[in-house]
Amino acid sequence: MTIQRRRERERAERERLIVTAARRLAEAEGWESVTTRRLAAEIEYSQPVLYSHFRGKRAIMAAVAVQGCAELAAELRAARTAAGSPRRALAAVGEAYTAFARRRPALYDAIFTHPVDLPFATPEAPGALHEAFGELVRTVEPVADQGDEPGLLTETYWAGLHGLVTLMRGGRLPEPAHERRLALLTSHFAPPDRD
Amino acid sequence: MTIQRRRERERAERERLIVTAARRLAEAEGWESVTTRRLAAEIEYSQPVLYSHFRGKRAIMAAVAVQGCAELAAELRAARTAAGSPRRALAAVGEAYTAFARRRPALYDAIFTHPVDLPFATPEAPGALHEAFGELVRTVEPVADQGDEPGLLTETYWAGLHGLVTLMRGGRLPEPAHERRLALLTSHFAPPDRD
DNA sequence: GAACGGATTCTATCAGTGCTAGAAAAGCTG
DNA sequence: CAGCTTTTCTAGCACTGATAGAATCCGTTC
Repeated sequence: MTIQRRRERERAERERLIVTAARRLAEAEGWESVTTRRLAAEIEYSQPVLYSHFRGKRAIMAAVAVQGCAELAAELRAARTAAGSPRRALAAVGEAYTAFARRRPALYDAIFTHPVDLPFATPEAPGALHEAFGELVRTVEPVADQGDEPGLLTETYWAGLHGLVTLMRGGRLPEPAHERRLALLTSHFAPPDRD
Repeated sequence: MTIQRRRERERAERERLIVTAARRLAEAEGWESVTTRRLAAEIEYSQPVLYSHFRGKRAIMAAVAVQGCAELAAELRAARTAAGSPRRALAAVGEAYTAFARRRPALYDAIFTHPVDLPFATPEAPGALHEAFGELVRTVEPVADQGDEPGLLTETYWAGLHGLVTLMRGGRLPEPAHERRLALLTSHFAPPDRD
């Protein structure tokens, strides 16, 4: 029995190793450099070992995505709770969101752009996803107009953030004006405080 | 001399053939099915011929993107000019944009999401790109507040549309509520007409 | 009409990808 | 120590984008 336990522990340990290595490689050189061979070399096992842990490369990316999403949620929460007013919270969360995307592009892509087999807008979605979206909802809800559904409004604001980030990263929007575009987006979802 | 001409004409003809085939294949089966071999078979030439026309696969995608962008521009223009008021024009263009993205996902991806070597926010960008963005500017400008820079505001609204479309296509947003999210986005950039 | 020469297009191949079958090794049990 | 199960590895598949060098075509000249 205790031997079984040890093996399970070692397996779990190695699985974490895989996810960590994948993430590090992706953040350092981009997902196109995360090949199964590279990854196997990195963890000092042979290639097929990966497939005894994950169904395929996408599943590994999904695991990294969930990990990253938890961090994103934490950063959003920190930004939201530190802000002094609903309107400022919206601005702060927008900043935090886009800053995360720019600081950790590979992580962001795994979560939000790469085709990855994760359930999203369903109850079966991983907790980290619910948490991150929940943070957005808690931020948007206070600035919602009467009659607006908070969930839908959140999705719409989120889409704005996501669009800004991805268009910028794809070279479709120039980086320098990012802050001003973000401010425009925020001010159209919550008029500025007057003080 | 006239022989030279004919050969150039044939070359140009074949280049169009390549772009057309790439586009058809992408629209029918997605870009992951557009391999150089498939494409070569489709045009009934050998693989290396592609490289005598384009530097690589990305360049082919870029050519398709430019073609698609011209169509998008035309559809946006039609939507804008048919609308009765600035506010309605914004809604109509938003509809047209997202409808295009959903109807021609492969085309949309080539233009706006795939990493493709096209200059974007610079004067050297292809005319079709300027045209499409120009349509957006002409739509957003009339609903801009005093003091807002139309270009930046357009980019921000555009980001909203792009975010809605890409999150939906990636399975991150449920499709059914699309119209309502789009309406929310539009109404936050231009308050509804009262009539 | 036939041989030449230059451009064009092909075959064959490279290095790399995700993934897997079956051989080899390792480790627990009697 | 022998036998068996589980784990891990080697080797390979079918594919990718891209390219070098041989073969072919085609207009020109003798």
